[in-house]
Amino acid sequence: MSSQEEQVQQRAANLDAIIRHGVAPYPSRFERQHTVSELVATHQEKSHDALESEQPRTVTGGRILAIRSFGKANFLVLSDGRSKLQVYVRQDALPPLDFQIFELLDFGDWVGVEGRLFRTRTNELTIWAGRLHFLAKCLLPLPEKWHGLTDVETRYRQRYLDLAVNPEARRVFEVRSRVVSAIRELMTARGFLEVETPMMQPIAGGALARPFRTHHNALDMDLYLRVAPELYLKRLVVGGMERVFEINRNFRNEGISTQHNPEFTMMEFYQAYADYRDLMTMTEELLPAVAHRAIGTDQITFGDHQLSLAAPYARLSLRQAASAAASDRLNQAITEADLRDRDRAAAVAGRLGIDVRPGHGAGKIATGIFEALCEDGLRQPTFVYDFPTEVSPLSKQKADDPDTVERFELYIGGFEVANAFSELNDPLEQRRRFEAQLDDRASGDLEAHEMDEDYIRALEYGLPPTAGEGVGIDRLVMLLTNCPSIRDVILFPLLRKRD
RNA sequence: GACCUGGUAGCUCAGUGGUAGAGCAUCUGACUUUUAAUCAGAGGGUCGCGGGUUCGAUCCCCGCCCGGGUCACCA
Repeated sequence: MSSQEEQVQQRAANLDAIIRHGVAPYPSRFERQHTVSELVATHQEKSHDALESEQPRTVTGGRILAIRSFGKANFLVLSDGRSKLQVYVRQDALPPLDFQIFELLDFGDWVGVEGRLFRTRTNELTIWAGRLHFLAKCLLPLPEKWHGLTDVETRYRQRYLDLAVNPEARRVFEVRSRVVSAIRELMTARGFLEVETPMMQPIAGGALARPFRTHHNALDMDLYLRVAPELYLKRLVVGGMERVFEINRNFRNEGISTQHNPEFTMMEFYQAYADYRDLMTMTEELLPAVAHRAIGTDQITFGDHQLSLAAPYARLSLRQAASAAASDRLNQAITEADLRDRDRAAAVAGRLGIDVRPGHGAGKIATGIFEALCEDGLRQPTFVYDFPTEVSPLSKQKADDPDTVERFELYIGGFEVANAFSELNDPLEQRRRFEAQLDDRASGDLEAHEMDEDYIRALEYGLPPTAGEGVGIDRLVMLLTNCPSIRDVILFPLLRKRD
């Protein structure tokens, strides 16, 4: 018999013995007076003498994370998932049945405890147990108490084990929860209405990305999982909802990396009467406020870098940044004008070893140069603005420069955290942009945007001047929790099926 | 998709072309304020899967499966 089988059998035998004592193996409910975390918070600062005079009593419960046995005196470590508290179990303080049940407990079991709080000789806050209540069995051996669970594959596949034994895992997801609620509160306070738009869409629009496909049987209709909520949210602005936001999942059928999970969470919002400059200001206000609420500061450590999320953020024009970086790299003056000329831009890219495809215009090439040369270096928050029109089919052109749109992306820690622009609201121009995308699609670009006639019709009814932005929640949480991989901030990241 | 790297006991990890190791966990015994409790003893392995080389493979070679990283693509 393997060690695993032996331990499972032993635990099952203990459960049988508990049942033979007439104790319900899986009771329905247990009423706690306090959680372990509440007890720790309330009594952590109290001295031995203070506890002795106060004699605080409690009923609490949790999972047993350690058992230290001395025969007739024993210590349990009880966890409610956030905090740990020691329980002192001595034979002469418990009813005989409770002590018999205690002797059948295993590391990982769930128990309820009644007793009074005191401090041991080693000054540890402890519950002196007067009653023990069996709540649920742990039939499988848990990972070790000292090293915890470090195998990343097991941590992702069996997140419950990670959460049960690694306090740091719990902390990450608490920060994540606070980030989402902070954004809800801050957006709502600014007059934004939270809405939900379709995640199953007949046309996967709003971003340049490859979608997942699915099928509705009763309607016999092919559908896509959305790559972005953008086009639906702007339809709402057409309908007069001047400030809307949505926090939800997007799905993109593309590669997986430390910064990409096939499903990821975006907060996307639209504000009528605003342009992209207004959104830079708003972003500079929003992110530090979220950081303060989630982790108590806007100064963060990310890998080897100390980053400040406090305003103001650096601002960098995309073509200026790309031409400056190319000049540096090639040791020759490359101008912004060079990057606006298709042939000259292609020559520069070629010398930099950057892939240029036949369908790529000057705008795509300039963006490619920027991404290859500049992105990684943008550690402190930086707005990269004025994107080529060619790569921005839903953004409004600058009044004096039709090759450039009013758009920015916010980079922090070397990756993109937000993307925003003044929305293109001219239906004729939007139709031309879609048609250009169709040309790209015809020449093999699977990420090019499809024509969306209903969206154009909505614009024909009139979209007021509007700016919109998407903020990557997973990436923001990575920054705030110093996690190098997006999988560390997603409870159940997508992994291959395991036989 | 390409390249690099890993998979050994429930967990964390050593290790070797010749019967597979440690700590924790488990089991037995001692112990009524310990805390990685301690002490004495015991059990526990298809060394990811499948081929090949070899007298003999966990180790060398090939293929596959599942992770991690870098790149490509993207947010």
